[in-house]
Amino acid sequence: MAKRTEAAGRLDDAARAGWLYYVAGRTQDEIASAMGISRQSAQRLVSLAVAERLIKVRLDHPIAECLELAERLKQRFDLVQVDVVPSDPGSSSTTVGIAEAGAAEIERWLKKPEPIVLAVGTGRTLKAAIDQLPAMECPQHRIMSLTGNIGPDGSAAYYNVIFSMADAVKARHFPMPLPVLVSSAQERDLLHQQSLVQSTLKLGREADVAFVGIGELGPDAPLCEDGFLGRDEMAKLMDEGAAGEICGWMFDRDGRLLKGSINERVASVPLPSRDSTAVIGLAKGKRKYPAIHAALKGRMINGLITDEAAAKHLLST
Amino acid sequence: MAKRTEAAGRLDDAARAGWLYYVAGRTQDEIASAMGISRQSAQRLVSLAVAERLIKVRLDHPIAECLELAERLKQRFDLVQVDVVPSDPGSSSTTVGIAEAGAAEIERWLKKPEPIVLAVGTGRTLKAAIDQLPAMECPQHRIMSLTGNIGPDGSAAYYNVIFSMADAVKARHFPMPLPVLVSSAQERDLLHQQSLVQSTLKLGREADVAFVGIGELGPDAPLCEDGFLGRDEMAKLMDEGAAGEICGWMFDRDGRLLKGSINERVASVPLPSRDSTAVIGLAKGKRKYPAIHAALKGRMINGLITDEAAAKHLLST
DNA sequence: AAGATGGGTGAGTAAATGCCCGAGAGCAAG
DNA sequence: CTTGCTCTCGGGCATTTACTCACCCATCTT
Repeated sequence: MAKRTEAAGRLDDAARAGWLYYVAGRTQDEIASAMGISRQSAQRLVSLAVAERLIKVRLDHPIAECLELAERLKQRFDLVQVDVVPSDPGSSSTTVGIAEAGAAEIERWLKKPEPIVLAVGTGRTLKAAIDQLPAMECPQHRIMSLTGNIGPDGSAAYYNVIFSMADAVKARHFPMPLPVLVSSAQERDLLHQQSLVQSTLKLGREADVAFVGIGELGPDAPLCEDGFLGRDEMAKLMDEGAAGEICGWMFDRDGRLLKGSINERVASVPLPSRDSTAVIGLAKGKRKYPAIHAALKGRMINGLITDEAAAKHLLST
Repeated sequence: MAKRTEAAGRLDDAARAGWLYYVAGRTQDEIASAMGISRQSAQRLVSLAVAERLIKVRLDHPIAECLELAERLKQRFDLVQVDVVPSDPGSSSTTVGIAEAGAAEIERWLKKPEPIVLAVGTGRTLKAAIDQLPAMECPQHRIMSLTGNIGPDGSAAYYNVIFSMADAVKARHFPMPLPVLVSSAQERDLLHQQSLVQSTLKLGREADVAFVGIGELGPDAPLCEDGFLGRDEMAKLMDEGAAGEICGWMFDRDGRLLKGSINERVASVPLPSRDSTAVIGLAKGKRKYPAIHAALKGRMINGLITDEAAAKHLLST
């Protein structure tokens, strides 16, 4: 109890220091003397504010080249919404940049006064985007999870997105209290009969917008790393021509859902249709190129948030 | 035309550099080599991006608004120190929040190793702030009272602040062994001749910082409640245009000391000058808005500790 | 009670950043 | 072609920031 108050006080100080540093443009020395602490402490508070994501930076300028790439992607793949962020050549992160851009796009939707249903998938990229969301008050909207949020070991899944999102934006939320993969098609159908799941499934069909990560497949794919899929199953999938997945739905290099196979056992909500819903994929990174390309080719998504390098690659194919 | 494209290209580069710096977190050296320019050029682009407001930083924490308000108050009323604490809409207390903030500010001053002279006024708000002070050892400082600490009935005044403060922080203290109001200007002058009082008056002129409450006037004002001022005198004051008081000094709505009237009989130390002393007022609460505004307008104080609601009101006038 | 543990602090220092200034390119007028 | 002007660039340097290290103190463990 006392501990929490203490920690909150420290975060308060961190926020103060961060504000003085980034917004007011003071030096850490000035902050230190203003707050009556040593310069080192001020520095620590500033970096704490950054680490705790109290400080959010956004670039508010259309970079011509990114805009052009976005426009061409839109034309080429018949998309309604494309965001291309600059690439950072030196970084191998798969989230830096598109997380911020994704958060900005999500925020745009959430700012609408009329109630919407916003669907989210899961994955590291999406989680990073959610972490960039500012605190908001959106009681008018409903957000729902397209994928189960129970991990392979029964725990809440690592990159469970919907709870952190609901927490940040204060909207009603509808998780999928299921694993991502179940043991058989029969089990899935049975589980989907549950009334809780039924209402979430229904909501999925009503979604106005869906944000999904695009996952690559392969022996090093997150799905394997996190234990959702055995290496043998992954190998089998690859043999069947799988090129990527969205919310657990496996598709081949032309973006067609694989018949049978793992997909029989995916407990996720069916991807909303492009016709009624804005389905926006987030992905960047070389390893994901085939998956992104397939998803676009198969028209599984009609919106994309990616980076320059990926955009260039997609246009060059 | 060519010029505009050129300038736009430069902004593009600035945006790119700013993005790499703030979002991707690279150093200017890395940006420079990534973009094939010198580090200095990269630095220029980054600072251009900031100057052109391409980079938007925001603080995602409840106190962000308070800091923003504080900054605006500083600008608007030419103050050196402003602290805005969150308002508690449910509470009508006139001290909750600013007492803690006031104590924190006092503590900052007392922590200085070099000796200072700290002046205090009186009042419920200041008393509440003092009560929040931790025990300290400050033999190097001197604290003095700006106002008399003898009540209208000859007893020690209720909200006498200096003794409890001296008790808490173990500093040498210089009270004003006088009533707040005496019977005439002559009597005041006579009392001020006393050597004890003389030394306190002298100390007042040397004060490095003064903490004062800002009092509202009116039939229900504390000054009446506590019997310092009769209702008839208060009514007369109001007729003369009095809007508030600090340490007993009455001022009108423009923050000008009233000539004659009660002020002739105020035995307090003259308020230290803004030029040499940080004069920090503490006040919040709807009833005090006119008084605070007047004190700011008349430049009687150059520091303020208040709450969000009052800050907003002051900025809206 | 003694010792481990974890978070926080200040000193010191290396790295990164901001800024001034002289050099050189480009350009218009003479 | 020269002169004078502006503009931008990069070198050098002072300031500011990040990081490491030793240390302190409260809490927890054995």
